[in-house]
Amino acid sequence: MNCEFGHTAIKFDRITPDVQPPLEQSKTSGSRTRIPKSVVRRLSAYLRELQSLEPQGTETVSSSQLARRLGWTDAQVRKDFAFFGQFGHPGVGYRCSQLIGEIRRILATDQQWPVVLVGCGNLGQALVGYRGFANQGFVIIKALDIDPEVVGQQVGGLTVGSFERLESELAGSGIHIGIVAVPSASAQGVAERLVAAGVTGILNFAPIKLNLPPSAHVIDVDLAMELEQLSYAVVNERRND
Amino acid sequence: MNCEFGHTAIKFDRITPDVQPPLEQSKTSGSRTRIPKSVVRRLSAYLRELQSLEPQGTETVSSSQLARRLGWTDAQVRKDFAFFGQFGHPGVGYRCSQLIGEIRRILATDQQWPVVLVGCGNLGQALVGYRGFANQGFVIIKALDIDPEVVGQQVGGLTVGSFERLESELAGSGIHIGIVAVPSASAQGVAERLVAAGVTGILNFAPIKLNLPPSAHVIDVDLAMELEQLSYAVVNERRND
DNA sequence: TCGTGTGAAAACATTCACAGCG
DNA sequence: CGCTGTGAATGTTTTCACACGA
Repeated sequence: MNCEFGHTAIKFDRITPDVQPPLEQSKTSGSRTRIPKSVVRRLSAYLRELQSLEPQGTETVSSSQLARRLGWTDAQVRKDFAFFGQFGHPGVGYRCSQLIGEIRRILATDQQWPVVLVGCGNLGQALVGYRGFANQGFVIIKALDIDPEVVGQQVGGLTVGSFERLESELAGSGIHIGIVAVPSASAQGVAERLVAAGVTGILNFAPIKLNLPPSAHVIDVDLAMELEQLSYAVVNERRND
Repeated sequence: MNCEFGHTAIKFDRITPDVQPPLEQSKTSGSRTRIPKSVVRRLSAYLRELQSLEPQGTETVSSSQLARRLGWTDAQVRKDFAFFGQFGHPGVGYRCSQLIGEIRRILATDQQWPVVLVGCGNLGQALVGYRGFANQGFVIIKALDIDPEVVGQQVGGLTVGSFERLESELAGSGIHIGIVAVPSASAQGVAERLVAAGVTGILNFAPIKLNLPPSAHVIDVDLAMELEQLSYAVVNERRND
């Protein structure tokens, strides 16, 4: 069946010669794979769990072990991985280091991603210093702000640049990911300008819905929304999962 | 067949079949009905959008307007609200202020939530100063840390307390929500102790899976995971939604 | 007319259960 | 054996399409 599986993980690779095109729904341009978003989301969780397992000397892990640790089912774990190929070993399980490699390749974190941060307030400064990013291959190499008071200051080893000079700051940097940590009122404008400057992925901390062309990918982190989910859960004593 | 929903009592005011709806909950207390998690998640987004609409003088909004602004479908918007009752007005739409009130009641943000923050590093300090929390009814009233160097310092108007005295710090505070902003290695222990001290909702910024009794509700904010989702999206030029 | 509320249909996601392999 | 990979079954969420109300 799912004939696109084997090679799909490297679908962005221009070479892939003999992959048979999807049967009925070839859209020619984007969206040739139909990997459920929920699967990709879980992939990150698997990776995190595997990375915490490996230093402990664990060499292989079964779908049921992984499932138990994450609170999911073993079948789910196997199905998730099966979307991308067959990297399990019957009777053994999955080899941690191999699986980590596969997932990182799929998520494209087997490479370094230079990142631009816009907004060096409290949150922005915390993000520059956040170790968790570099561990997964994301390196903030530019920190920008609009406030002349802030521009030029040192933040976590970076000199804050001027957002007004965004285009020249980004020139030749190969930056495609940006973090928006500015007040809501400025977020839409900042995001538009980032996209115009070649950024195609935006991590948005401003609590507004950004309106951008479909070519731009946005992930929102709205902390108040998360707390709302919590207060709902707490009041409606509902099992979480 | 969704005739077991708690609010059905309201809907059946007319043509009640000879079978009594098997119901217990009224709309004013927490509804015991199975509300999909995805619906609750969207509720927060509706609220945010409505709150940005109202100051502009918008009095009513239709499901299709709301849907367009959020990138969803009108049917979805109506279905989502229908889970909780009928607060739309045919031919008119939804009255913003009323809808805001309903959603806040459902999410339980029509009340103030005192919150304890554990971990006053870069991120923790940024969170104390974050205006977005208070706007939605969440007020960090205790900031704790384990580091004696930090305990006693002022952070955003709060004096950092000692995590070691967690229980006495929380005594009588009515705090049921906690934010964990400590290093991964300490997160599990901190979370357990919070739960033991009566916290039932935890916003966890540490990139590990917390293992807690089912009575505890955890929401993870893993920023590296979010960036991974972004790199995946950027590489597999996939429309976001 | 416009716009809600809602069954029914379609799409999507998860779990089951088992063949097959190291 | 133990464990993967995967059709088939089941469960859940979204979309469609239309009756009905203001």
